[in-house]
Amino acid sequence: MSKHASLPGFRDFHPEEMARRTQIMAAWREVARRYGFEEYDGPPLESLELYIEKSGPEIVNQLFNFTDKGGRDVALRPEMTPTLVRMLGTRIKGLPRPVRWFSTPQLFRYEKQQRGRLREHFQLNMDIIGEESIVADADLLSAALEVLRVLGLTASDVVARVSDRRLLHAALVELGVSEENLAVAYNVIDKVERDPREVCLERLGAIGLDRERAEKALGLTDMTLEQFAAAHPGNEVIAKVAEDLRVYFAALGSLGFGDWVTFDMKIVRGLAYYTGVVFEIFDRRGELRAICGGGRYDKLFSALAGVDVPALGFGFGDVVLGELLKDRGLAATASRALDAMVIAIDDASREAALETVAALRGAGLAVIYPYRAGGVGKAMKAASASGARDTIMIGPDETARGVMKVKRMADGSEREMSVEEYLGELK
RNA sequence: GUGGGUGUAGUUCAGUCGGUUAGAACGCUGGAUUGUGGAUCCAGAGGUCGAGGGUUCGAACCCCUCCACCCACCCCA
Repeated sequence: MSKHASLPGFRDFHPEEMARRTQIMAAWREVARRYGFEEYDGPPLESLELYIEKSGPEIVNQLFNFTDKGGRDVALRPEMTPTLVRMLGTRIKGLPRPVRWFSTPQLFRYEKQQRGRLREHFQLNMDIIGEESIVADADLLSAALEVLRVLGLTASDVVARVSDRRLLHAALVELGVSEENLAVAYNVIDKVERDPREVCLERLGAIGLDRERAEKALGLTDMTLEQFAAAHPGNEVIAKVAEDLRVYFAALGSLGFGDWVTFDMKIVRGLAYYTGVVFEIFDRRGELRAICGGGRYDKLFSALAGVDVPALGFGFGDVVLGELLKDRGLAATASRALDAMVIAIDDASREAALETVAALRGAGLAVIYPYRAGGVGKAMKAASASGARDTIMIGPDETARGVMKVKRMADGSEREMSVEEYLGELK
């Protein structure tokens, strides 16, 4: 045990954990590439003001912040969106739209840690800026789901629950909720699965909904899209959004994710700035926190950068996803893939063995060899433990004939061949 | 930040009523095996019993404080 443990909520990545991190990062990148997104990044340390401006002064409680030696109030970035808005805000006008950018930043938050929730994590951010079509919303969610599919998960493992802020807003307004009470109503709907029904009704009562209307509001949360639309005849906003969502779900079906998505009014998301589609992806067993969440935030650029462009995006963290992969036996464990271990049978063969190692490495193979002389049995044991595909033995007999003995560890078969023949066979 | 639970070897755990030198399995190292791995057998290393203080003739065990992790809140970028 080291004298210095890692800080709470911060991770050491031993090879096993690093393999999983690399696996996740590779899936993120592959999907971002296939979906035509460009990569960007910003500084991990930003001015505290950047986050206060977007989220309000309460956010400071959840930030890793301090005053630097120049007297500046700074914070480790807790999210990527403010950085994205800054970077794009001044340039969006000169770029062909829509802009599709992704990043995989390490983000920080000062919070008590729990499973799936640390003080540091990596997060895939994918954003589409300058596009108002609902099809973009569908494409974005399909990208998040594609990541899960690439990693071996299926529609029976995970589900994306989708709602739309405009629907909830319109329905609550129709029930008589005033603008200043909307946040409370959103919060009640968001927690309807966790809080007892009576508590929900009480909270709705506190913002002026009588029993009948409160019951009605809670009743919305279990409706399908069509039930919801049918329950609000004559409401033009709801009719329009419902039509949008039909297009949205149809697009997801065509993109191959029909079984992965479901309409669910209970999805609200905490952030105030969402203006349209919102979604969260969960494991179907409900054992973990949300895997990924996002939505449309059409007003954020105008509020923060003074540029009126629609935008949508999601954040997809590595922690919950890693837990899910482990639980389903899909997590990568191999931290390296060795092609061969080369064993010198005796001291006289050492030189030839090292030359062979150099030749193989030079040809691009991953090769190791025992540093200390010892019995062949011991070397073989080490080769087996190393996970190398082949063990290559070089002794007086082989050297005399200009060959090496190659043993395929998986089946134990042995063959003699030259370095050239070996390399040629692997092509 | 609030409340509850749990802390013993690298890992998973046992440890009786407070009683001598804290154990097991797996893993690791060495050997059986000086031209052939996985199995088996033998041996070995590895512990501030989370930390500090207290009670006691004596504490892994009881008490207090702190720390860490887990769970639920708060919050969720």
